[in-house]
Amino acid sequence: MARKDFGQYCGLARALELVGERWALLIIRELLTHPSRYTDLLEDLPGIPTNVLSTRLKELEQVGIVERQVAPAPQRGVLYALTEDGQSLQSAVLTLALWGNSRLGEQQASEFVPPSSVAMAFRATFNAQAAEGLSASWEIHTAGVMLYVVITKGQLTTGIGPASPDPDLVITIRSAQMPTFQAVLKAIASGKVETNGREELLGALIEIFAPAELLASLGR
Amino acid sequence: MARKDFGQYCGLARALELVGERWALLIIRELLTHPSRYTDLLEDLPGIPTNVLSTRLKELEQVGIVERQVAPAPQRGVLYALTEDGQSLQSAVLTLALWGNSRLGEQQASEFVPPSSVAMAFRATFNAQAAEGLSASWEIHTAGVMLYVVITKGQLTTGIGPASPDPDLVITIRSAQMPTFQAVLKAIASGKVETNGREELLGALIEIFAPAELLASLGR
DNA sequence: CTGCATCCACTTTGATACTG
DNA sequence: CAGTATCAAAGTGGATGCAG
Repeated sequence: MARKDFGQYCGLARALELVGERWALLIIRELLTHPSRYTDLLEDLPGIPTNVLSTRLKELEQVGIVERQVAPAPQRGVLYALTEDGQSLQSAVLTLALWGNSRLGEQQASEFVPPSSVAMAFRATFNAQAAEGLSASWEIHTAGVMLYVVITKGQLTTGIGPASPDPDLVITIRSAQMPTFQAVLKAIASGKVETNGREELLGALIEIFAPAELLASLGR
Repeated sequence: MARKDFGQYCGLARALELVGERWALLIIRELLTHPSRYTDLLEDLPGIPTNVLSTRLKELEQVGIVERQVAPAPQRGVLYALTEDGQSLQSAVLTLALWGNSRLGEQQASEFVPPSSVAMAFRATFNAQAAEGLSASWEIHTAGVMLYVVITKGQLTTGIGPASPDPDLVITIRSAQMPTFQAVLKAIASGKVETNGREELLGALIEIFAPAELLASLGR
């Protein structure tokens, strides 16, 4: 373990010692959007070796970032989730992702869009002012995954999975591949979606989440 | 290089591919506070192997984060500096450092405080409101290093090195080891410093940079 | 002196196979 | 489902050498 240490009394160095290893922050991104079991993480992070996942989870658990939970009745098995300390990494993850977004370039054929990155984008672009006082919930179905966006009195929660309780509006986007966040908003803005529920809530998503550039590119 | 790729079209993954390798963000932290030559970096990042530094600098240069410059007349040699893209990593570095600060714990005897982390702390805690319209400059001398803090019409620039032009106030803190940012502010607040210049600017530093908790711990 | 390149021991990672 | 075991390949750390 001494090899990992930088020997610096510095927040950045300490952060890198704790979550700077390969795959660590991607695991944390997954857990920020949904508690996962071991095999979920293997699926969501294709390419991660099983032993590395196993090692990272142990390390992250040891330093109090990740928690093992025994899953409740219906599922059973082990669930990994973030502790409060782990959750507090969210702003750092969002800031790094924001920088990385500007250097994404064109999507390669070999690259897939992680659903959790779309959920994170909802958090990053949330316009709290536009949502002030609002309570509403959406469920977005696309490429075989489900994403929930719930706003309760202006507070956002979003992640992978079904909305609970029942969402006010279900939005279905037909797509074989997972679309990017931008593509999702574009589909919504251009009406290329199927809806089920309170359709008047469709436009609200755009108002609340579309960044200025995107609005411009949509001609609004 | 294919090994480094995560195969994800995601800002976080891309960021980690570009600056996620060992030592990379620490190099960037150094360059955020002062352009450096190769040997400066070796000194400022004790423990980094020469070949790793060399490799990182090449990689970071190749992806447009770092620039090689031929140093001007007096010094000669090669200077490494951040490009604009590199500078834009600052918010990510600050956010990560902020999280890491909360997990620093007690300083170990084997740990040193990197001067650049103190400069970064000045940026992180800068209270723009308190500095609105102000123009003033400080130079802090301690443990053999010099730190400048310059505010021009409310805009902060800070880093390692002398202030130019001449600072309004020079503050000397006697200390063998580099003190932490908190220790610097504490020394200033408690008057355990020597000054040279416009002494009335001493208190302003506290008003502008002390975070609320620190003010509380100082009994203000 | 600066700015690396080279060499070697060691560690981490990736890929695959296998087990309770 | 939730990991271990194994092994090759790549990366890292430490020391040294060397040209400009």
